[in-house]
Amino acid sequence: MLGSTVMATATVPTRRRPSTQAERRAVTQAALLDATIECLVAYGHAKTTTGRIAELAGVSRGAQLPYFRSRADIVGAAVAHLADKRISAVAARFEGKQVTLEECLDALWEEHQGPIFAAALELWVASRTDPELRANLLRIERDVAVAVARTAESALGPTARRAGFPEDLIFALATVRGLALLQISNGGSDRALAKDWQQTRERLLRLLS
Amino acid sequence: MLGSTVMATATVPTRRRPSTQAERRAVTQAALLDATIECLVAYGHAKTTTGRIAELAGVSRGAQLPYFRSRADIVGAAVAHLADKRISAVAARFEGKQVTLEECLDALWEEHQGPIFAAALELWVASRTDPELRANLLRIERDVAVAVARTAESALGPTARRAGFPEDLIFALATVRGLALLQISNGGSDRALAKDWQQTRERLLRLLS
DNA sequence: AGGGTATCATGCAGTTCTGCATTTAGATGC
DNA sequence: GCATCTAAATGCAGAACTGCATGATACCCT
Repeated sequence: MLGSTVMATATVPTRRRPSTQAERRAVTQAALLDATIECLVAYGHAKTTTGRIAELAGVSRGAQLPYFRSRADIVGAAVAHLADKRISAVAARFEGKQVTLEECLDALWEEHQGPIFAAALELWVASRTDPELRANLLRIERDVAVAVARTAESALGPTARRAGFPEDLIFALATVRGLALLQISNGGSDRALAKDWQQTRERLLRLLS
Repeated sequence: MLGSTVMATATVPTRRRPSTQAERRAVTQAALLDATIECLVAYGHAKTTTGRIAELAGVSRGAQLPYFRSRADIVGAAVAHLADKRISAVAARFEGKQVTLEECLDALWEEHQGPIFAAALELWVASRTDPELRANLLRIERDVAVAVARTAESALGPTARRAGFPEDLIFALATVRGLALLQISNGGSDRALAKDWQQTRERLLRLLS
């Protein structure tokens, strides 16, 4: 995903200073991708327009042309960018350390409260009626699923090696996402939502442990 | 719910003459609302445009003006129309009869496989970034939730009177919706999906009974 | 330092959608 | 049967988005 060196020939890249042209590229590109995700969260996929992305990224409309030649292009790149964020977010939570099942569930829930889930939800739903986006997504979701499973396994240790754990993970993931979705459709106060999660977590624990 | 008496015959010009003017109104209006939901399912909320709705309904662009003066108007009306469909679909499944918990879960799952869930999902996600639609939805989702709870209570009988059943219902609903969402984001074959549901149902039964 | 090139900014057709005004067809009541 | 009102179809201006052309600026290499 890093900018491939677009230099004319295979000259040895004599890295002189870190603030080079390549870095300019990387900064602009990253700003555009971040702005795309921000836009998905704030306005939804439908109103994630190229102009709005450029505005949020702080660059001009035409600056994205060299990087992404169409709207589908930048959204497609944002899918991968978001997947990176999701995997990193999960990995950063339990960095090599062992956690209890309870902590793991709470972490899963918290991850589904923030903007990352909102952006992913926008992409999932949009992909339902957008074959090109859907093909992109399916490939990347698989990677995310693998990374999540691997992280859970490493964080939970022996608990994750129990028979039927992969299916339990799918189950818990579905429940958490469904509850996050219910939160959107049913609204409700933060207090009511916390209570819902409290009781859902209790049931998940009862089932999984 | 008297819709779909005379479906749009856009290709064949042998349109039956409705006898009275009131019937003309009702037919046109119902066709527009059904077309809106159809459009949500087929193209998504973003591409649910007034022109496409009219085309699917088999009426002209200007015909919807007397009924719905804006796009937000017709989508808002479709929210209520869809809620009617959802409540009717649930009620029609167990019409006064008693069912087992297993049958109830299967019915819940099947309801989340069809177009009604897809349309509702489009509206939920769109409402996340559309305050006006959101206000509409929150009011109506409450009615749907009440109707679903009431139907479950009447169909399950004493099982539904157990302490903690309302929370269990929320839990099961969240899991089913989450799995339906996973189906969209993860793709997968019908066989894999059926297996996922098989195992999810097993866990839900273990928990709820 | 200077030519050459990559990066960025501005502006312009083409398309689509929306909302409405205007015109045509159909139904109601005498 | 005919005038009158309602419903439906057509056409039009405004706005927004997309993709790209062209011009300006910053950077790299010799």
